[in-house]
Amino acid sequence: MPVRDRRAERRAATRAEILDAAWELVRADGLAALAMRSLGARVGMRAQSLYAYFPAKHAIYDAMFADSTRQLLDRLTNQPPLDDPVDRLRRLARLFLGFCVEDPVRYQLLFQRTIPGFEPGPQSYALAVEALGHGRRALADCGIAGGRALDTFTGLVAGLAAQQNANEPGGDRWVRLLDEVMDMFLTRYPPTQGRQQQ
Amino acid sequence: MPVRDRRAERRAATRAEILDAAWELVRADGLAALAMRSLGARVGMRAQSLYAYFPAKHAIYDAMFADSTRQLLDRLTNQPPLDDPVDRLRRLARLFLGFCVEDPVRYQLLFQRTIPGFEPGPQSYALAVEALGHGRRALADCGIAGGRALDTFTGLVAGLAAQQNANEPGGDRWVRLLDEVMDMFLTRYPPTQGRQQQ
DNA sequence: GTCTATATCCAGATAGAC
DNA sequence: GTCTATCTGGATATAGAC
Repeated sequence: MPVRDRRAERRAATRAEILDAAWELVRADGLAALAMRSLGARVGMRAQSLYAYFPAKHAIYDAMFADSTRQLLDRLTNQPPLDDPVDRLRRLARLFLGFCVEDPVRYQLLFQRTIPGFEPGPQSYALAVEALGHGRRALADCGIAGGRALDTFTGLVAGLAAQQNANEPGGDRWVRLLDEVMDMFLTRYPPTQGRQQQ
Repeated sequence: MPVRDRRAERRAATRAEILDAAWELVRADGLAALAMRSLGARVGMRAQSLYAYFPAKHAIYDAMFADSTRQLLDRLTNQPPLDDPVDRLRRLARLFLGFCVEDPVRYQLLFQRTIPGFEPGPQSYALAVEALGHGRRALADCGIAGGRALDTFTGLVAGLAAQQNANEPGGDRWVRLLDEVMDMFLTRYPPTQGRQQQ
């Protein structure tokens, strides 16, 4: 039997094409405005034919959620090594904030629960937990321990993202405050490892 | 002619009743899940009859938005006087954060733009601008000037609200970090008026 | 296997009778 | 003011062509 499954390949390609089209629609009209009819139209299908690829509309959201989390994890993982843990922490914060603000709709899907009835599936959720682990480890590498420090760190960084996306999507009015906010954080939670240790 | 317009009074009462019912529904099922049919049913009407009181569903959202902003303004205004401006700033932050987390759905309506096609009307928006003015004045009273300080302040406080509502609605995991975050802020932007001046 | 055609059900919204 | 009737359109399921 043949090694390649051409049928499965074509199917996967079509699925990917549908997801791409979904992202385009959602960026243009808003996350909640995704409609099976227009999605089908964009890939040259009737709405009903989409159900051959996704069992329901929520399954499309779920696939988009998983895609996004994988993008974030890839970005967190594929970084050149950096010796100083405080530099790594600052880079992580910049990376995460950049990821959040470069696509407000993706941010809404990942971090705000605004689609009625949509909850990411367990495997999607596991990816999100893994992303949070990167933050925990980056703090631990700096010698900053404790859940309180982690909550404060996530609160500050995600807070800038929330303000930026809510009040000036696409801009940098809050993004450019990041260095200063990180200074505040590191003054309050002084690292015991790395360059800025006291 | 009579001084009281009983017709207008009854109409206003019905409008208020509809809005109350809308809040109940929205708190139970989510902001985006508000449906004219169920809203009508809850006040003993058919969905179509609601259009005698609100020209469209968005008009209901808009009235809810205006209601919420008025609640916030009332709360900001009706505070006992406090001599120290830094105390006033801290109280303002506590007040605002409490307002945001005590009703996550109201928070979503006011501060996240997640309903496709909904924008608050100009008079609703003006109320929101007025609320921001309270923050600006509270900072100015402390001798903390500049838009950068205001953006940082709002970013920090609203950031805690965003994290709290997104990750643990109804809880206090991020709310209880407020004092600490305010300490960070006041260390970075030292007040020149009031108790904590340096 | 994947498409088209069709049907059901639930939205928001409008027209017009009373 | 509230109703009935009706329109448009979206999600979803199924039957059947090929």
